[in-house]
Amino acid sequence: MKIDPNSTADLSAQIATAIRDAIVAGDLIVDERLPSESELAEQFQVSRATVREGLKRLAAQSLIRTQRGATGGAFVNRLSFEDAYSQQITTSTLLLSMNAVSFDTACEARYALERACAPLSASRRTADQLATMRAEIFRQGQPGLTDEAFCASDVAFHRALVDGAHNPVLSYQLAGAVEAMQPLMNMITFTARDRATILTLHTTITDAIESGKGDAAVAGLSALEEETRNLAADVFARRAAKR
Amino acid sequence: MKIDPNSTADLSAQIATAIRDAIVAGDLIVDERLPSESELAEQFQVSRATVREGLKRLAAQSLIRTQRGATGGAFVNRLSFEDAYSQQITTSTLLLSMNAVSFDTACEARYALERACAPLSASRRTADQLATMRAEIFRQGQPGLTDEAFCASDVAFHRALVDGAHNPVLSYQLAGAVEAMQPLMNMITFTARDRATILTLHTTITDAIESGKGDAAVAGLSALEEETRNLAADVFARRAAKR
DNA sequence: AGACTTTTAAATGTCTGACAAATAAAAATT
DNA sequence: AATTTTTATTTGTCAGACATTTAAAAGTCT
Repeated sequence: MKIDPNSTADLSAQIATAIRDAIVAGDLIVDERLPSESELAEQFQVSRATVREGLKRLAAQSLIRTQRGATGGAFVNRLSFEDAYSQQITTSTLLLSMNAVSFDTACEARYALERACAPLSASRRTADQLATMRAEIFRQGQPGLTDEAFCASDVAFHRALVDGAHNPVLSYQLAGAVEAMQPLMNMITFTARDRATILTLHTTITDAIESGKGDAAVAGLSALEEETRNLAADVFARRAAKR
Repeated sequence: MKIDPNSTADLSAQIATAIRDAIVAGDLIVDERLPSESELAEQFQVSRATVREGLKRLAAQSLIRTQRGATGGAFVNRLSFEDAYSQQITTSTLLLSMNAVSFDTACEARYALERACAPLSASRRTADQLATMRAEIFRQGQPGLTDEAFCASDVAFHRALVDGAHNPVLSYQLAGAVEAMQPLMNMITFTARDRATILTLHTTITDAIESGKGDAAVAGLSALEEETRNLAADVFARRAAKR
């Protein structure tokens, strides 16, 4: 592991890259302790402050964790699915909000991904996940529910659907797509009639999942996508007309 | 934006969180300049070194960029799809390698996601993307190709397929899944016969995409998934038998 | 006046040395 | 033997300094 003092890049960035590469290459294994900051400083021939900045970069990506005290130090972190989820959600959320991704594009991606899960969910979902879906449908039917709460319940419903596939990689990939859409969804106001339509479709989908009919679930999701896009188009058209 | 000096969390982590929240909430917009490090140090009542550690955390996530000089400083970065791609790829790669995700699980996720793209690709792919797919198929048929090169070409083929959907959000989500599988794929040795089978399926899929038949492309992908899983099962079984 | 050069000021990048706080092991005490 | 105290190690934080980069301001020459 070496760095180039004449490079244009910051020393702290180079240190972070060097250590990250070592982790990715498997030269540093999970729970292995890195040399102490002072030792690293000597190895890289930089000050401790610079080493620390490099280590903080890695900590931000959950690649290492640090512990104080006599036997403390920086340890290679086992990247958990939870850590990866939350990182993906912030990234996806910012990506959508900063790059003016259209509602249609995001919506299309989300439902395409969900359709990918549906057949797996239909054959593997547990009773628990099914119960969650039914519970969220019930909640969505409650009068007086705010639009935010309705959206949150919608996310929970879809999350259960996705988790039903019992494939952690799929769940992880989809968490970003579904959650990142929430800010966009929150821009929509749902009339009682809209909600009723969505509820019917949610029920159709859940019934399909329950009876193991993947195709029907896919069809239900397609119908829901069309409904959602029409709804959004209406909202945006009305908003544009107001100006 | 405030921090709690009595919290258990590091001050630098709190500062990073506070600024990140401000960005996500839209209080800080793209290309806006943050206060200088000295000013932030005064605002948060911490030393400049601590502020810097916090800023490096954000830089590691491409949320800010820094510039030296008179008009320099830290600026809110527009998170590009490229940045998001590469972050997702490292995260996904580490997630798979560190959590002993089985080949089957990763494979299932990958093909489920690709099938989600296929119908969109069939209706939207450009001539260019189709040409890339054909070119990669041709390369895969060349004799003397190493297994690594074969896998790399396979990734390029699937990448073109995914990009054909012309949905940047989908491409972004899938980049991680497909690329993260490469190390796993590289463990497999392909016989000439295996390659021929894969080539045939790639051709079937490409033909389907070219003629706009999404269903056929999906079927081809399913067949390819089965083939890949059988192949991997063989390899792993043989390896286990050797011991 | 305009083009060029020099100076200056502001900002990040890096270094040094110090102290605080946490933590586990070693030493001392009961 | 159990408990308490000390000690050593390591990260977290701070303060101040200097180096480097950069753009704007000031100065100089034609």
